[in-house]
Amino acid sequence: MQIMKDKILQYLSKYTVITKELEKAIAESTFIQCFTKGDILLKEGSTSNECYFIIKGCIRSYYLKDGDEKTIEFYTEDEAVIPLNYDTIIPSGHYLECVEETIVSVGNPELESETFQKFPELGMLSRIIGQKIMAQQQESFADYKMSTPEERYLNLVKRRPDLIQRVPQHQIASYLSVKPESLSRIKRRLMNK
Amino acid sequence: MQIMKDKILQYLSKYTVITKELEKAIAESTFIQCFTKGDILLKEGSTSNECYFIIKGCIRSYYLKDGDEKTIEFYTEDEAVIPLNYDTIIPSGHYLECVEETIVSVGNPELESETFQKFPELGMLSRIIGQKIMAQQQESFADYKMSTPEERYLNLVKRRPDLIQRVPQHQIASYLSVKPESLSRIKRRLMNK
DNA sequence: TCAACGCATTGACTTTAGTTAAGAAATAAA
DNA sequence: TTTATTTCTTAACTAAAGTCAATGCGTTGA
Repeated sequence: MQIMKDKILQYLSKYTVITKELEKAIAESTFIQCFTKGDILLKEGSTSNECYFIIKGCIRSYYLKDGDEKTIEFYTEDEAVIPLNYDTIIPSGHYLECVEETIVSVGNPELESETFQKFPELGMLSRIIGQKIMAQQQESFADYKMSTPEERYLNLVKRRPDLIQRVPQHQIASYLSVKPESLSRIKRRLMNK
Repeated sequence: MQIMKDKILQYLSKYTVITKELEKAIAESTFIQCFTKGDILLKEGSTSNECYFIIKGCIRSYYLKDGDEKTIEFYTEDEAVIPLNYDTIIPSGHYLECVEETIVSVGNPELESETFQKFPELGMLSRIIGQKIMAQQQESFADYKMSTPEERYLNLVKRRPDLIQRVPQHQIASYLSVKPESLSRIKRRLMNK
């Protein structure tokens, strides 16, 4: 179990120096939880008071529109999943679902705010990480807008080849905003080249 | 000129209580600047050390791809424009251009950091505003992914009718990620309904 | 073992956006 | 005002995604 905590510390150490006290505080303000394939971590319409750091596995966020699922993002190992409405009273617009067996470290605002009180440097840290996530998001939005479905697929294969293996095709399709039939055709088209 | 500063304070007062001292500090750490239509505030490849609050006018951010412009966002009155690479040494990936005559309040990190020193509550404030911007961004991404170009156009007409009036059609088209010809057809299609 | 279900693929057809080119309308410049 | 230039619209054609329907292929479960 200690290995799991280490991954979080490793993640944070990319941004700041982790003291022994801070390490202890983080260990105390999070806990490990396991989910199985298909488990829903967050429902549309409900509030969320948890955020997750993925130790192992894959989490998918999606909306429902006209009865079918529109995948927003896939999160995998060593990524933080922070619901948009985290630490607010706003009901969630999206779902969080485990694509496979998933082990996460769970954080919540009550425990966090204590830690934040004791370690003001974490405030700066969360701002920096937030900025970085925001920049990545904006970039991937720009990438998305500038690409055709075919280019988006090629891009995904290149940047996250693991997803192609571990995620059902129709979820990949909804992530690329095409119908499963179209994704099949895109793949066939690329084979004949 | 005092009226302009007031708009910033009004914006900030949505998030925190503005004391007299804070008001004074903000007034001292920003200045007003005017631009005319077509002026470039930030070039691709250059670093940015300014952020803007729009008093009046409209600013467009865009990338260049294959020679033509891809509009990322339009910013108008009472909105903050914070370049992605603000306060970093990272060269900008996008341009900022004035769509029309625009009056902004300019902030920069040197002046700001002094203010931040004196008023630690501004740190929290910037985190909250950052989170809000992030949430909006993620939501508009989701909206975008879930919609057809036609739906995106209708959505824009509904949510930001002013843009349709003040921004050239081909820039609107690039914002919706369609060619100008397609936007023309979409409009015609909608007329005949 | 075999039936049922979900998932991926394929085909025929429809719809819509991209492309190219031409012309109309609006704006800016001489 | 008149000329240029940019912007918008229209048309004909091509390419690609959506839709509907059928088939095949694994996995699950009775």
